[in-house]
Amino acid sequence: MSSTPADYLLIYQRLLVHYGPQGWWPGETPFEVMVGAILTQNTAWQNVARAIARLQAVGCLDAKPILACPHEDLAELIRPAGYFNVKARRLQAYCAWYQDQGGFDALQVWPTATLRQALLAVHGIGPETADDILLYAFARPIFVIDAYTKRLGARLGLCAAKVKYETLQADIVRQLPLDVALFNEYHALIVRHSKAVCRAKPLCTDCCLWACCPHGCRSGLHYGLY
DNA sequence: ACCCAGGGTCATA
DNA sequence: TATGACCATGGG
Repeated sequence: MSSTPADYLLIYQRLLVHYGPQGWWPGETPFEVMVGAILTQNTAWQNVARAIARLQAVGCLDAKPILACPHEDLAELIRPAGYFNVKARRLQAYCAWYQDQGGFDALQVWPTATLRQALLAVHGIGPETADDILLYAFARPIFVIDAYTKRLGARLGLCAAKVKYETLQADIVRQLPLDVALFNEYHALIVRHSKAVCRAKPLCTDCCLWACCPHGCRSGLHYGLY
């Protein structure tokens, strides 16, 4: 379960060549990115897009109206995103914190480590959601780990299947230049690759990561697993 | 009918 | 520290 110093950079290069730039995050403003990061928790993006459109349609895509909105009404608005009661509460908790701190312009000048700690202290914001916000809304060089990233690393034999979030994050970042644009693209590419390949069950040698697999994909053990 | 989605909280051992 | 229940819609 170890990687040579350039494995994750090589994987990035091959994904980028194969799929091209993904242009993440889908969202017009930093605040919309933050809302999307919360709504997409364990949820398909298409459903999140519906929920965001509904918020937009009633002028509720901002901290103040979200806080002013009764829980029942907010839950109904974001219903397509699933877990609507849970997420309505999380959205309001986030907006309360966001507004208390003075909004984007005030938070923008916080050191990254301080900002991450503060985000994690908000109800409903865990490591992945915090890092989504840091990378895609605040443009900080923070690498986002998700279930796809863990599965990819584990199946390539680069990390343990149950590796801790911060452990894998540190291992990957150590192999990459500290570049916001690269981190942005890499996470999006991993999501794209995982969707494209996982259900298709291609032969291992059809996968664009074949040459990166330290096992060489000879045994069939990794058949269709990328 | 079943599985899974760009997770996190809370209670329990 | 580490499991497990729970949250809920929509697409394949």
